[in-house]
Amino acid sequence: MARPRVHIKELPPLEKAESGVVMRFAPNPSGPLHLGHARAAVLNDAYVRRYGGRYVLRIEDTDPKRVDPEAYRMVQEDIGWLGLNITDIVYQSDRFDLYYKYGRELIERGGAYVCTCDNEMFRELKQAKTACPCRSAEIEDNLESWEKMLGGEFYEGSASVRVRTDLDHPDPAMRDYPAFRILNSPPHPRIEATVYPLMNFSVAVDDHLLGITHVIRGKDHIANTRRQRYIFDYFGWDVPVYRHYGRMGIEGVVLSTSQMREGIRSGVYHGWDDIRLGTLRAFARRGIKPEAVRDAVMDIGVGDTDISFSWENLYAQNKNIIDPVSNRYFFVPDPVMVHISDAPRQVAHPLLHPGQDDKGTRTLPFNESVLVPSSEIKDAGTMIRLKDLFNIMIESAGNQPQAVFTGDSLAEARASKAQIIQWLPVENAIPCRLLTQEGDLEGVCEPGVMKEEGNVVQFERVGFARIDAVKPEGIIAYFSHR
RNA sequence: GCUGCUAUAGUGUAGUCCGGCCAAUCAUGUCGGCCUUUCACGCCGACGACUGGGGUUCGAAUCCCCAUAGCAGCACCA
Repeated sequence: MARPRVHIKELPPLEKAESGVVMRFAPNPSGPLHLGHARAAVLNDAYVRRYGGRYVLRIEDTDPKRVDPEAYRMVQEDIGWLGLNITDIVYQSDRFDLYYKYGRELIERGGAYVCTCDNEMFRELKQAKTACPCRSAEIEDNLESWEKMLGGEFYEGSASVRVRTDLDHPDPAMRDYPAFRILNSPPHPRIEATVYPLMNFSVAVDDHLLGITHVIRGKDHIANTRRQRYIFDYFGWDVPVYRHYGRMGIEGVVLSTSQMREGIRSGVYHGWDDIRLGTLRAFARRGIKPEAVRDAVMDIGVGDTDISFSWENLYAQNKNIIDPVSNRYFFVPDPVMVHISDAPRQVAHPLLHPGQDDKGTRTLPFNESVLVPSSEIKDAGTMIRLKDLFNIMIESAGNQPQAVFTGDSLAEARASKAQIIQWLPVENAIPCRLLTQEGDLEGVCEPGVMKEEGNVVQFERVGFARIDAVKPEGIIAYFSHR
C-alpha cells in the first residue's frame, strides 16, 4: 500500500539568501494561470519557504491591451488552488504615480530622454548604432516634453521615453530601449492613464521599491535583466540575484494565453478549464492535484535547459497522491447486457479500496443479468470472472450475449487465465459519461459514485477520474489518467 | 543579420564550478517476473544517455576550440 513516496529533489541553494529572501510572482492578468506560470510560482514559493521571508504577488497590469478584467479574479483563484504562501499583494496599476516620479527622476539624471522619432526610423538607427535626434536634447527640454506627455499633448505613438544605454552595445536589444509609451485606447479597467510604463521600467522600479532580493524567471527575460540593470545603475540601487530557467513546453498543448483565448473564442475549446488545455483550472477539473503540479515542477527544477515536459511525469506524481485516497468503483463503458443462466442470486461486496479494508465495501446485488463492457465479450467458450462475484462462460456472443455460471472458485478462474472484469447489476446502473482528452465515453457506473461529487475515484481497469457532476440524468466524470 | 543561453537514456533529472571515487544518479516509461478478485498500488529484475569532431592532460560527461542542433532577445508585450 500506498504511502506516496514523493522524494522531492532539493533545489540548488541561492546566493545571499541565508538571512531570508523577498521574492515575487508577477503574472500579467491576461487569463488564468497555466503550467508555465505554475513553474515560476512554485519555484519562487519553494525558495521563500526554504529561506524564509516575504513572497509578493505583483499583478503586472501595465498593458491595457493585455488585461482581462476577469483574470484578476482567476489569478487569485489559481494561486489559492496552488497553495502559494503569498504575503503581499500589489497591483502595478496602483503605482503609476510612482513610475511617473521615478521616470522624471531618471530623465533628470540623464538616464532617459523623450523620443518623438518614428518607430521604423528609430529601429534602423538602432541597427546602425546611430543616435536619433532626440537623444541629444537638453535635460530641461526632455523634462518639458515629459510634462507634455503627462499632460496629454502627445497622441499615441508620437512620443516615448527611452532609457539611455549604449548605442555601441553589441546586442541590439540593449540599445536605448523604451521605458514609457502613450496609449489612448483601450482604456485601462482599473485606472485612467495615457502614459504607460513599459515592463522593464516598472519591473526595475518595483523590484527595488519592494525590496526584492531574488528573482527566478524564465530565460526569455535574460535580455530584460540586462536592460533593467541600466536603471538600477542610474539610480545606484543594488540589483537582486537573478536566475533564469529554460523554456518549457508540454507535449501537445499550447501554453499561450492568447492562443487559448482564440481557441475559446472560435469554439475549439469550451472554456479556460477545457480538459485539453494546460491551465491549472483544467488540471483541477481533471482531478490533478496541486501537490502533483508542485512535485512535477520541483522535479524539473531551475535548470536552464529547454525542456519538453511530459504528461507522464505529471500523471505519475498525481497517481502517488490520489491512488491511496481514491475509492474504487466499477464503470462499464459501452455496456452490453449478458444473461447468465444457472447462477445463484447473491450480493457482491467489493472493497472500496484494496488494502484499506476499513474503508468498507460497495453493495452490488446480482440477479440473472449483468452489464459488462461490450469489448470484453468475444468468442463463445471464453471464460470470464466477474470481479468479486463468480465465473461465467460465454455461450453466444451476438447482440444478446448468453453466458452460463461456472462456479465461484477464484483459483479456477486464475488457472484458466480468465479475465477478471468489472460489471454492474442491470437494476443498479447509473448512466455515466466519462470525458477524456480524446473524446467521450458513454457508459454506466455504480450508484455509489453519486456520493463522490468533486472527488477523484478510480474506475477499476479504466483509470482515475474526477466526478464532476451528479445530475438526475446521470453522472459526468472527467478522466484523469490511468 | 546581430546578441546571448543551452546540449546526459523515450521524458524529466543528478554529476559539470574545484578533471580521476562516473563502464554515469534518481524518477518516469517500456518489457519480464512476483503479489493481487482492477490493466491500480507494492516488490524484484531488465532495457536505455554524456550531440559530433578536434585539442589540453597520465587521465575529460567535466577544461578549451570548431561544427551542428534547439531556444530566447533585437516590440511604444509581459
